[in-house]
Amino acid sequence: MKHLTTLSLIEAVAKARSIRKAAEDMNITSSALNRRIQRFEEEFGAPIFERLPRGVRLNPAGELLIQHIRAQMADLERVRSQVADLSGLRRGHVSIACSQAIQPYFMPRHIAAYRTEHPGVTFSVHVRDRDSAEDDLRSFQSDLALVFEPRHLEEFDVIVSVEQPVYAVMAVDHPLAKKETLRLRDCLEFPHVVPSRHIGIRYLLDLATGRMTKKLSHTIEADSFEFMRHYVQNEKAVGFQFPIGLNIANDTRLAFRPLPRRDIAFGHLALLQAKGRTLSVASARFANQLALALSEEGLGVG
Amino acid sequence: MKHLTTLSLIEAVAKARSIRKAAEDMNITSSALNRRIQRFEEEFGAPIFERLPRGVRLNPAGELLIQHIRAQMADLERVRSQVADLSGLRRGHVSIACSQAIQPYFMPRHIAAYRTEHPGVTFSVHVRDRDSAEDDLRSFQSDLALVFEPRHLEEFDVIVSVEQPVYAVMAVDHPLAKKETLRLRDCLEFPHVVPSRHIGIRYLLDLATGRMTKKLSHTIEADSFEFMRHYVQNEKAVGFQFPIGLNIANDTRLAFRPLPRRDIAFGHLALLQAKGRTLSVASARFANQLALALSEEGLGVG
DNA sequence: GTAAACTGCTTCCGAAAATGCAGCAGTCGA
DNA sequence: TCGACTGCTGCATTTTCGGAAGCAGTTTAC
Repeated sequence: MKHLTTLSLIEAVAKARSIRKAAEDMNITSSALNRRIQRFEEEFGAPIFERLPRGVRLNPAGELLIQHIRAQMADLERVRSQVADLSGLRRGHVSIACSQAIQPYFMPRHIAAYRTEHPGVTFSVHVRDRDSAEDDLRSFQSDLALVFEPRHLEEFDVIVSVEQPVYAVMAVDHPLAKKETLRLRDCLEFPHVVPSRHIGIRYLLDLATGRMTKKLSHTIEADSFEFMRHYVQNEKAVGFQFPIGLNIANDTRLAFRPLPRRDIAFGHLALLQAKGRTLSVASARFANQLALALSEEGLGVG
Repeated sequence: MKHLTTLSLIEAVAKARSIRKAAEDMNITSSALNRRIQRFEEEFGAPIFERLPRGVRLNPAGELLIQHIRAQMADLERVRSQVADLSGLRRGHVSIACSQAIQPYFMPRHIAAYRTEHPGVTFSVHVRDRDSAEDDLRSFQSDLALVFEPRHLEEFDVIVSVEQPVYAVMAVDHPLAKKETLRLRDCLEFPHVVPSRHIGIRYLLDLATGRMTKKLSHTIEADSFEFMRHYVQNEKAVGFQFPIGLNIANDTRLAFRPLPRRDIAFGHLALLQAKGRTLSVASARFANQLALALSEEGLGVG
């Protein structure tokens, strides 16, 4: 929108940390961009960028402003979505950040389901660890976040929150697969695939093993559950994952065993949005659908 | 600010309900204003005004938009106030809507106290009944509202809420002034000054007398407590007011007696702000001061 | 050490956009 | 029917904005 050009230019400069680079990105000359910023700072009453030898950087006033700019843009999008909604046509865009576990089965299924009802709605899905997902919400890059073990719950509005046990994952012919119920220490007897730091399930593993004599062996560390799923079919190793990230009912090559709560805490899966923000119609509806599905699946098998 | 001109023009048109009138108010020609609006509607993707024979009116999309516009402007003000704050100088503006009872003693005292510490801060005080005070908050015309018996508490953030008993107010030589404790029905035996509808205390009186055989006599109805205070000195009548609106300690011409809770409910005095909004530094600080004072004075004698 | 490669910023000039003026068609009330 | 109001539209003018080129300063590379 026209009246937001200066604001989006400022955002581009903040991101590029350079007026010239941002000018290229936005397809104008650096001189024009430079003057726009000077004009804005003048009528704003204070500089918003620090001028450094190698470029520019937001000063504290700029940090405050950029937050306002992002909020303003996101809110205008919300208004447009509501207007489109009341004129009958259901269109819009939903941007969601989610943990890795959500992305193979849960998210595709629900996006597809939603789109059969509202084909005009587009989606962007960002796989993020819990920290970057929260950053996405704060900067309005994502409307929603569905993450395990969020860190700063108080900074966001929690739409819904459910618990899931940690499952041990192994090949069907793995020795442990013979046992009906597994303990965490059983798993640690075998080689195991440990998720990287920043991944929610790793946090739970560290907590659980912190008070055990038997420790995690970090021989195989991976930031991809995809990798883990395939690895345990090659070596006789054990992996860990939440049921929502597994295809328990249909997977014939892998065995799955829930670990008891007294061994390792259940994972908290929360659907979040930026605090106090009004979501666009499409995002709000999709959030509802997810919330419903989550509270039904609950602890379930996924 | 430059990038908000179109938006404030739209707001002016919405308020004036006429493009030509708004153009005069904003010191441009109607043709220029007309084209600005057409251009905006085009890039917005939908008309925001209904064209009527006698002018224009916001359509539903426009209603959504104008709310966004007002929120943006208020939020930009907040940013500027925070920026001014971090550059050291404490300036800013506080706009507050309050019930009539607040305005003679409580509000002047606290504004004066605040301004001795922050002389750069300016104030605007709007005396409003509870409904219009809420409208003011919704349309961002006031940052804060301090009102008795607010109607739609759930639409706002309640910063603090205290209770106050209703006092009977009469001349010192009034027969009832001889009694140490008064009941509501005692007061109704005498002529009494009834506040107009829309005034919080009237709502409590109606509630209280609803279940009594003795009813209110509407011979003297006034929307001004100032009037009431003076009237009860002329005729031997009784008035009603909350202690916060009285100068109990120093007033030698009037007698004051609290009415018991079982006769008439205590008044709820609430300090409100628009839901989810971040107040400017000055407003937030002033709200803190009020909240502190209110929770200390509490039920007190004012 | 010096040259190249960056940076933000400024000047000049032409193009684009916004404005004001005058006038159009339509509606309403006296 | 007439005047007063409404929103809207060409046209000429003014204002603003953007692009090209160049300046001064700092960092990096050889």
